[in-house]
Amino acid sequence: MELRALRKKAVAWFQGHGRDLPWRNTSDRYAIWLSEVMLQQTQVATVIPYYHRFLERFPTVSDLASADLDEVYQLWAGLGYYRRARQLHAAAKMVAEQHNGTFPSEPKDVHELPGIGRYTGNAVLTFADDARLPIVEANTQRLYSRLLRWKNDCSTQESQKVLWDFASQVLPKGAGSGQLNQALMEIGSQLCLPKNPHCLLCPLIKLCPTYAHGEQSLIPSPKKPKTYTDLVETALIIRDPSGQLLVRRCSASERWAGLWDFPRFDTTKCKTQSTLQKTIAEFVRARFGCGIHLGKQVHQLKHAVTRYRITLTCFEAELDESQAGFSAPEIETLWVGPSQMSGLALNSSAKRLWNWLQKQRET
DNA sequence: AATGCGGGGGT
DNA sequence: ACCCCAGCATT
Repeated sequence: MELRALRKKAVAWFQGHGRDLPWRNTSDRYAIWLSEVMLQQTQVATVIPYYHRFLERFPTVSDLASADLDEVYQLWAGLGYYRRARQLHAAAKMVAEQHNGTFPSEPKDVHELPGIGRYTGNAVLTFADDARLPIVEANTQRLYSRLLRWKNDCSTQESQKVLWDFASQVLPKGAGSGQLNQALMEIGSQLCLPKNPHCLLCPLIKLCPTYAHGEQSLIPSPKKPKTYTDLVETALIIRDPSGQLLVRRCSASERWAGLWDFPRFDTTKCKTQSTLQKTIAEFVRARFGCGIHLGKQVHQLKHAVTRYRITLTCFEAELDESQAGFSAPEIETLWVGPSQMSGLALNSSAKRLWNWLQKQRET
């Protein structure tokens, strides 16, 4: 492979066609770190507004380190993979304590921070400091596998070694690794698409054996299709006499750890209406230590969480104060009025449900 | 090597 | 109704 030509063509194309993204206008390692974490498994268009809001509230690592995790969650709510927010916050505290509030510049130090793996750590340092470090993520993995005409499953150890080795070899000896890495990612994301790649626009077309053999649909090798599980879940809008709603914080061992949700549980196995009602009553008693009068179903929405497709059925209910005296809830709960709800970090489906309720209230 | 972890954009 | 995405940590 003619790496010198590859570098030159990639960078020339990038200078003419690269997108102007917010995190490309800074060399602040903290800002770039934030963008990289937000961009993990999340598309650029989704990230941009979150990135601006977050940096406005927490302009420096120290601002983030001294914040409450709840506020970090609030700014993250809707982005998904909330572990990222937790680890970002924990890492910011480490940076504040161990590195004097400056995001480290040594790869060894960077990779000790939680939530920072091989890609993210190298990306921050190569983009911010032009460090001569390789990167492989979704876009470059696709591009490199095609440039190498690598037909095996990219997830195996052998494949990963091949791809990371290429990512190292492609770097220039002198300066310019950061820009080259950006350029190759951009080509991967804008031209070297999974399906119907824009080969005729690609500056690397003459270097690409996959194009020469017409094997774009074979490389990278298709991943095995995911299997989804359908679930039916029930959410409860429980009101007390003053009109406040019951919400609960998701525990560390479940989805949306640390975020708030309406009382919710799996009712996939409830085949009849009476089974459902009994299950709901038992659930509320066991988990929230109170009794309710179950009202009618008011809404239903569908959403997806990792490998689950969820139909969420929502019932209204009133707190039954005559059924007092049950044991205290085992999880953190809160009765909140409508004005307080916006200050809670709700997961996306809970937020959708709450928005729907608000809209109903208006009309 | 496989799995859990969210949510939304694009087609 | 799919497929995919600037991954990481755990098992």
